Amino acid sequence: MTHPLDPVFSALADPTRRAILTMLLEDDMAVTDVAEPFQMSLAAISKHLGILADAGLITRERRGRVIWCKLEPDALRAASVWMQGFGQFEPVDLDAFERFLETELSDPPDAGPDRSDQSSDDRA
Amino acid sequence: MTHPLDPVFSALADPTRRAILTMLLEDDMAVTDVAEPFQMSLAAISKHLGILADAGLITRERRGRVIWCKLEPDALRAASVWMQGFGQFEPVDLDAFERFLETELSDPPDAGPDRSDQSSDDRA
DNA sequence: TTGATCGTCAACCGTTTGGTTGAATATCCA
DNA sequence: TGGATATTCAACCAAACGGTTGACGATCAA
Repeated sequence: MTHPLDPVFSALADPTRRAILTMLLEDDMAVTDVAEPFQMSLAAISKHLGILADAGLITRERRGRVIWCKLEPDALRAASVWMQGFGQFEPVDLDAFERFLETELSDPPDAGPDRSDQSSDDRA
Repeated sequence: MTHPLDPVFSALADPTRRAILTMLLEDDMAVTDVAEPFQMSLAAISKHLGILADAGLITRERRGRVIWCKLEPDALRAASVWMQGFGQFEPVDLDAFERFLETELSDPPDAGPDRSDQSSDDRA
């Protein structure tokens, strides 16, 4: 892992971690709340968050008992810039954008948050 | 590896593979020529090329004894667009984003990249 | 202080990854 | 035909990955 881009792409390669980033896009979240929609242990989510943090994609800040996770888009932008180097494609392409949405919804049953209803959830 | 973006980011996570993509950005290359600058076996490079091909990032075409590797930027674009979603922080409204998602899903999109314009070869 | 909650750590486990080597296949050339 | 070149295949290996469980340190609330 010599190149600084390695841990970023490596972190993005996991659908759980991408789902977490998507959730954090909406708002900062506590670790427990991040873990809630997933069918895996809190420890597993904690590891995923560690990987995301090591890649610089998120930061974590303790406030009392709770650790808040915050998206850090700068690392993402660095990777994005690398890919733009290959781009004969423009940054904001609506067609590609809808393809993105389409693929996001085709998430497998237990690999991502079920965004249809998230009751019993109160943050902040 | 259920999500179509998984193999793409996974392929990009390796510096050798990113280097190969960069080389192919310049021109199509034979497998042996791809392998030449690396300090690993030809078989290892062949595996890397297989991974890149499975991710849709390159295609390979046999011409005589030689297999030519060609960059396919469309898969890269899909990943790039996913990341662009995070770059758009300010103007992006998550609710509108999800509404957009719903409407786009009810409208079957024409199924993605199919650019098979193979010009006749020249180099031998 | 006691007890519940939040999150990580440590050890473990099966699978995947990234490399090796040697044999196999396919094609060109003489 | 036979030999050289181009590439993959198969078996193997150590290391990393993604998950589990149980114990642990912190913090809040009573």
